[in-house]
Order: sequence, then C-alpha cells, then structure tokens
Amino acid sequence: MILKNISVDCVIFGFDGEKLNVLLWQAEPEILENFLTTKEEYEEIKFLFEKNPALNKSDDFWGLIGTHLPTEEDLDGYAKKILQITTGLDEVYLTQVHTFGATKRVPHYRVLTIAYYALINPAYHDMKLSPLAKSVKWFEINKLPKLLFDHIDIINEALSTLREQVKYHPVGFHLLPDKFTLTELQTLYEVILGDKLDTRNFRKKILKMRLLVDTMEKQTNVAHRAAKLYTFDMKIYNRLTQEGLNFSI
Amino acid sequence: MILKNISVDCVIFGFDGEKLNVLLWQAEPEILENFLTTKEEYEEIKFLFEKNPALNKSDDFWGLIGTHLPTEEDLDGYAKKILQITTGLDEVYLTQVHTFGATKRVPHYRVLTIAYYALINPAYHDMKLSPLAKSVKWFEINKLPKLLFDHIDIINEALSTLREQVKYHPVGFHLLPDKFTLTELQTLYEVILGDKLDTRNFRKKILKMRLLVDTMEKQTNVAHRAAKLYTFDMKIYNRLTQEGLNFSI
DNA sequence: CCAAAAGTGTTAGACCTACACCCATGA
DNA sequence: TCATGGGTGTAGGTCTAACACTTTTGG
Repeated sequence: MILKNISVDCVIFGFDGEKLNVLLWQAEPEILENFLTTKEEYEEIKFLFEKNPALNKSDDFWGLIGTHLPTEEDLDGYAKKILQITTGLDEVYLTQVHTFGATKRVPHYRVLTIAYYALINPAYHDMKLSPLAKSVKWFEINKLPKLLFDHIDIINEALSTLREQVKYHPVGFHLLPDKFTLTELQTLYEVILGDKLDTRNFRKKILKMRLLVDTMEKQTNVAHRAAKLYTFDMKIYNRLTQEGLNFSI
Repeated sequence: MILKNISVDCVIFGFDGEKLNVLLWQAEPEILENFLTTKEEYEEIKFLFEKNPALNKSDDFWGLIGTHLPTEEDLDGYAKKILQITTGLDEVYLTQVHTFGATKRVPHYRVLTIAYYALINPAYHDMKLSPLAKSVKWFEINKLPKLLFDHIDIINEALSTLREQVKYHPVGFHLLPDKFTLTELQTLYEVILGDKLDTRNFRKKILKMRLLVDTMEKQTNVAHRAAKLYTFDMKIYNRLTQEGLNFSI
C-alpha cells in the first residue's frame, strides 16, 4: 500500500573537485516501478503521474529523486532506500531537511513531501553502472534545468541547510574521497559557502582541529608540486560531529 | 476532508521568568471538534481516537497540541491556526522542526506527524480565558507528565533545535515580555542552555550587539535595587535574525 | 541597617585577519 | 627553465574567560 498524500524527495549533493552538483532524474513509469515493492503499488498511484503534464517524456523538466511512501516503510528508512537504489551507496550522510505542504504544490492532488539531503562522493560510484543511468544526471548547483513542482524551493532549502550545517559541523567531509588534499578541502568549502577563503588561515584552522591525518602519500602525475594527501581522524571527527565546531572562516 | 495519515503537533515553549515550560493538553473528543471546520471532518477520524486506549479520559497521559491535517489547509498555515485556537496568540514565532514517520509511532494506524515549535510569552495570554482552559496546562520542561506516543521524542527534538537556534539566532526574545531586565534575559538563556553564565560577560556581549534599547524605566515594588527595563531594537533584531549571531557565551 | 539583587572593569591569553614569497613537479 | 599550484609565518587587533566589590531599593 502506498500513502497517496505523502512523498519523500532527496536532494543529493555531490562534489567533483570543482563544483557542487545535484543529482536529478526524469522519472519514467518503468523506473518508478523499481522503487515500489509490488506492481500493485505502482498501479495505485499511476494516475498521479499520468495526469501530470510535466511528466510527459517529451518534456525537458527534471525532478528530485523520490516517490510516494509505502505504508509499511519507516520514513527515514525509505529515504535511505531511495538513495541506495539510485546511487548504490549504503553508508551515506542523509538528513531530513523540511516538509513541504502547501495545498497547491502539486497539481490535481494533495501531496506533502518530506525532503532529505544527502552528501555523496561521486568518485565512489559510477552512475553509468546503475540501472537508472539513462534517467539520472548531475547538474551544477547554479546551472539547474527546469524543475518540477516546487523542487527548486526544496533544493534551495537544502542548500541553505547545508550552508548552515557546514559552519558548525564537519559535514563537508562526506563529499570528499578517502584521501584528499587541503586544496580540495578548501575548494569544497569555497563552493558550498560561495566565497573565497584565505589559504594560510584555512590551513591553520583545519590543522589546529587535529581532524586531519597525514597519510604520508602525495599526489602523482600532476604538473606542479605534488600535494600531501590527508584522511580524517574518525575519533575526532565523531567528537566534532557531536559537539559542533566553529568553522566560520 | 481530513488527511488521515498526517497530523501536525506543536511544541509550545513558554518562559515564566524562572523555568522553561511546555504547553500540553488532554484532547477530549469535544475539544478536537473545535479544530476541524466541519463536524463531518471529526467523524472521519473519530475512530482513531476511540480505538486508542491512551486517550481514555480516566488516563493521566498528556499530549502535544495538534490534530490531523485537513485537505484544504496549507501545512504552515494550519500549524499557525492550531496555535491561534489554543493560545489566542496571532503573531507568534513558529517554525517547523521535524517530521516523525516511524511505521509504529501510533498504534492501529499509520500517522506521520509534522512537528512545529513555538515560543510564546505566557504573560500575553491568560490561558484561563481560553475555551480550552480545562484541558490545557503548562509543564516544566524537566517535570513532564506521562506522554502519548512518541511525544517525548518530539519535545526533545524541539528542545535541542531550540538550543541550537538560540546560539546563533536571537530567538530567545520571543519568550520575554515587551520590557525586560538583563537578569531576566540572562535567566532565560541559562534555562534554555542549561548552564550558568557569567553576569559581567553576558552583559558586555549583549550590550555590544546594540540589540537592546534602554527604556529609561525601572522595575517597581521590588525589595532590592530596581533593575533597568530594556526593549529590543527591531531593526537590529531583524538584521541579526537574517545574518545570525554568535551567542556562544 | 539589613537583605537581596543590580550593576560595573581589568587583565591575560586565545583567536582572527591580512598579507607575499619560495618550493616541488612534469612538460 | 618555465608554468602551475603547494606550502609556509608574523604582527596587530579583537574577543573571551575569569574574577569581587559597590550600589540601590524596600522592609
């Protein structure tokens, strides 16, 4: 059984070393069926999609990844499931952001959506291998396509939540590969906060936290001085996640 | 029409000058009817309440103020409406906190609840004048009664959101009367943060923000030196609400 | 004149900001 | 040897934390 008035949408952020991206899809009927446990579940809500002109295949509208919530699924668990199916990732940073519930946010039917945001590192997953490959695509956060419903509001809300979070919690690290350079970390912060940071001060502040561990490795095959690779100290990472930190550089 | 799978619950915080309190109710059928536009709406969901043993009048369980969401009500608007009916207050600080959606959070039926929290100043409203007077009561935040469902989790989540918010946004002021003393403000912060603060440092920090305006009035009828009364500067207040502030005293 | 809470300043250390040059690497 | 980005230190100003006594008021 499907809860017809309730959907879950995920704003999936990814960082490619230069830009902040969001993962969007064009949800065709056969894809939606993958999300639901039984064919009957899909039949139940099919009319919502068929009635909706913005979901015609001919259209160039994109949407957040998500579907209606099945009766027997916990809310948080289902958000996680959506992410697993879409990206193949299991241990992902995923948090509820906000519930959008204006009466007219979706035409023809009352649907509230509970928005989550996720931070993933695209390097860990080759999207081309996913069964959803044809319909899923990364978009730069400031070059978004036309979006369904109020999805632009949802993305903006998730982005401002990310910006708030990143100031006091070490969330940004979820977007990086296991080993990363200080410059990559700085670029990540600059992209999220939308501002340039001073390199020397940034490094001082980060290193003082003792959050980073020098792996003793370096970049290879770069046409300039190779940068040290760091990883982060899980103990200190977890402590800072609990206690918060002040990262208003 | 009522959305049977969706309810809205409000965690209403009040400050009496000494303690932080939460407003709870014992929702009897005749009271619930007041919240719904038509009698038919109540009939639709009556069975949910009748089936629920925790809602027998004989019981000493209390719950958060809230009901199921009607189809034609915007989510935010309805949370505001609940608050209006309960407290008579109109211009109230009200924010969405979190949506609780575990499958078994309510027995017999799947109900997700969207939790809001509100900050009000009880001095502005005599609860005894409300038609809900018999069923509504303030409880100290650390002397809560037995609570329905997962309402204790909801209160805890709202409280930790309040604690986070208060560090970087001037939300605490909503809990104070128009004119207040610096000691009252300090007590409020101490109660919310659950910690003692240094009086001299607190005053320096607050006054440096230029957020407070000296009304040139003083307390009367106190058996000690009368304290100055302050109000706050709405322009600076609004700016700080936008930009955030650092109140980690 | 007593009890009770209001009100006030200084100092030492930590932290933040601004700023410019040399270093290592591959092509 | 050149182009490219990696890596480093200092000084001045601001903010924070710790700390104790005098003032005003009503009873």
